[in-house]
Amino acid sequence: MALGDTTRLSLLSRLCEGRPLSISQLTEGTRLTRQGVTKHLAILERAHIVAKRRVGRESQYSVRPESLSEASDYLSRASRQWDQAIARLERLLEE
Amino acid sequence: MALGDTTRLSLLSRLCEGRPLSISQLTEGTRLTRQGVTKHLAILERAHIVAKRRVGRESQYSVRPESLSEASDYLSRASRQWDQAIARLERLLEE
DNA sequence: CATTTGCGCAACCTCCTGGTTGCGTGTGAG
DNA sequence: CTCACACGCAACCAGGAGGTTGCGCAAATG
Repeated sequence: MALGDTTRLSLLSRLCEGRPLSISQLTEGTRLTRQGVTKHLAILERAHIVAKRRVGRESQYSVRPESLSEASDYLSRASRQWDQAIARLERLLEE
Repeated sequence: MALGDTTRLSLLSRLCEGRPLSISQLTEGTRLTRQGVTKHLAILERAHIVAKRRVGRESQYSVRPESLSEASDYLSRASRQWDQAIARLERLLEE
């Protein structure tokens, strides 16, 4: 679950401000290493939540707005799984 | 999260049939070792979802009905966390 | 040109979860 | 008494997540 991590959610929120940011820029403001941030960005990219674009020597990341609805779907599916666990439990309770 | 595991939920459902079951009885029907089941039961016991009672050479486990509502609360809190993640995401979408 | 900056890659580390194996002990059955 | 069964304890293992370190390379800077 790419969005189950608060670090990634906060990186995503930085990107949601609009302008693309490089890895180093995204690293500022976190207590992580550049490599740590890189890994999280790779995960977000694999999930098609974020896009990478090489500009000169920088890797600029930007959010893919069209993907946010998918992300939202993903999260609500996750939420629904818990709802189902509750439902199962409540069925058990009735028996 | 004691109930976030499908193995534990299925053990719990076995116990919800009513009669107390020993570890060996609970192990039948799973593809796990007795020790694996024992660990899961210990987790359920620590979470006060299940009660252990030594009867002769057996350890009989039974579900604590009064705890199931707490368990349900717990699960809905988990579900709510995902809902909050969705909400956060949707706020970001608006900005 | 030399130096700095921004990266990518790979190895490594720690912690947690789910799971197994080995062994010792108490209990019940014959 | 003897033996098999049910269990507890502890050590161990594999995999994945989150993170860091070390190194090398390409682009910008002066």
